Amino acid sequence: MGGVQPGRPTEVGTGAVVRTVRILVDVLGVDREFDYRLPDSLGEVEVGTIVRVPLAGRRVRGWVTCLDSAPPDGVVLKEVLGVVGCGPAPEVIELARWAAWRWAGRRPRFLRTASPERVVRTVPARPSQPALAARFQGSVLRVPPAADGLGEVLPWVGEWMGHGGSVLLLVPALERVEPVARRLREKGFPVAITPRGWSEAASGTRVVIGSRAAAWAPAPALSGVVVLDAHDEAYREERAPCWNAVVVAEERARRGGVPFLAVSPCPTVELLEGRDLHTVSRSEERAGWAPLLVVDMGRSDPAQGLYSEQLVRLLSEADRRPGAQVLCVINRRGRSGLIACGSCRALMRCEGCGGPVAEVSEGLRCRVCGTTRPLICSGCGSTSVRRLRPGVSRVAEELSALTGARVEEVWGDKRTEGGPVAGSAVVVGTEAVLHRVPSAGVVAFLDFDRELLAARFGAAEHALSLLARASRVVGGRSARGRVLVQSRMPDHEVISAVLHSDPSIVAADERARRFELGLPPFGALALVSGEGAGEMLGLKEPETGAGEAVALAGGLESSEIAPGRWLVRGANHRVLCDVISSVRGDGGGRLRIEVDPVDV
DNA sequence: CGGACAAGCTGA
DNA sequence: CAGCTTGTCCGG
Repeated sequence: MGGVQPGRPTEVGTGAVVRTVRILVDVLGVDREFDYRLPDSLGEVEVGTIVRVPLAGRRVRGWVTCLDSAPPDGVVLKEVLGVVGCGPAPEVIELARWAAWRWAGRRPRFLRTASPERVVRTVPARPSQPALAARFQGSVLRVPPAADGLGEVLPWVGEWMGHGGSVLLLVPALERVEPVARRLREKGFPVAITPRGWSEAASGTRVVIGSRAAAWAPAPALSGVVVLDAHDEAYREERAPCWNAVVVAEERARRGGVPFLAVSPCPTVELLEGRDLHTVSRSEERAGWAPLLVVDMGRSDPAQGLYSEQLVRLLSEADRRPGAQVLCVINRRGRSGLIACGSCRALMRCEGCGGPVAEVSEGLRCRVCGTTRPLICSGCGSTSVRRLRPGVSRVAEELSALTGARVEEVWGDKRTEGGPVAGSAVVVGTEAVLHRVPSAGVVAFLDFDRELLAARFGAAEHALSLLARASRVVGGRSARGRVLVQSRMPDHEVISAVLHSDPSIVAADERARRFELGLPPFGALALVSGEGAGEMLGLKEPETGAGEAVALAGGLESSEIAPGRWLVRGANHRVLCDVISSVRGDGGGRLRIEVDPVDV
């Protein structure tokens, strides 16, 4: 029929106004908007309101992105079926559009994160725009590692809250939301905790606290953004699209024209570049770093393996002195994920070829020939399993034998509710142990070279962050805590940075290295893989030698780092993401794009 | 994403 | 050519 004029509501014969709204449907992998008629009976909607609409015979949710939209001619509009509830504010809808460009993702993924978990019917009166004289300014505050820096940012938060708007405050882990909220309440700040307190956050004039997803939380009349421990990798979403909450939070501040503050004891080059650096006094900073005991493993008896004299002495002391718990950090090494029978302890193997098996949803899958079988021990018929962690388990056994101490194991997915870990003199685990155990007398890194030499982007910065974390766990110099590091590289910049309580040593080296190679923040990277990746990038197989950089359109260059895996580099995200978003459409389906990849 | 439909493969 | 799999397109 096409009776609707572009751009504004249209009078129909009876004089009734036909309202047309544009809806971004909540179907992952679609990222398309459709126009619908909005029946008068449904009342008012806003940009961001969550509605239910028919789409291809289904009833799906969607977000209103445009009021009084102009549908193309010749399409018969369906009606919005109902209003579900409140959704993200218009500026967050726009932010999702930007994020979809920035990380080559789709808007529904981001808008789900930005929407309330449970239906929110109404939100108490939103405040008007605060009278503020703020403007965007990206800053970094380097704090001593022994505390989380909240104390240092309170003056900032206090000033911003004085403008009467909202302040966004991000912490890296969900467990830290409550304690931070409590401390802010004690200081008299009104707070809202996300994701639970979505509607409180939406009602404004609060400090809105949350972890990664809170970068998308409602914050009406935003007047400032803070990210605590901004170096923490937990801010990066691991599943595609791999967005980063620090980057989203800053973009939000930029769009809102308000200040952004990243707080960290060990700011990364990417945080530091182009931002003001604020520091505390040298003596305060020094007090926060734990004294480092460096054991040069290159000069110790090779027969001792991972266990130096100094370490064994520390552990034996700990076992005799209650309260001086030692955390031993060892990264998982060797092949991970071997499975043994929980009853007879025999290694579970493939019945066909005898190869090791991995646990999958259907049971056990052979790592060699790929055949799958039910999860039953072929020796004793038991269905219980024991997952072997070669690193942690063996080290725990050996340490226990060496020192006679009771040794507890901790790893990422093992639940440790207070009890056993708190009671053990020695706890062994992967780096997750540093997040599980709130405080200890000593932290020992058994094989720190594994961190220093890790084949990953920013290995040195990550290694430094582990020492910062360890310093916090032992309470820094002032709490007489100690951190022991076993390494064959005792002169490494990361170790000297901690010995001098000066994290800028690592940042300066890292910055020079990145600058030299044109790596972020002096360039932007994306990893493109999957079928048709080379095709998408306009690369013909013969002309590209493996590992050789090839010039692409838009000033990009790419190299095939593995069969079917292309690393694409651009001068900055603007050029990189522009090219990616323009070629993505015609490149066909099955390809994976990871902007800002961590593993080379 | 998930349904509709079209284009290919197989078997009798 | 039915019956099935695989691929491509499209939704208001």
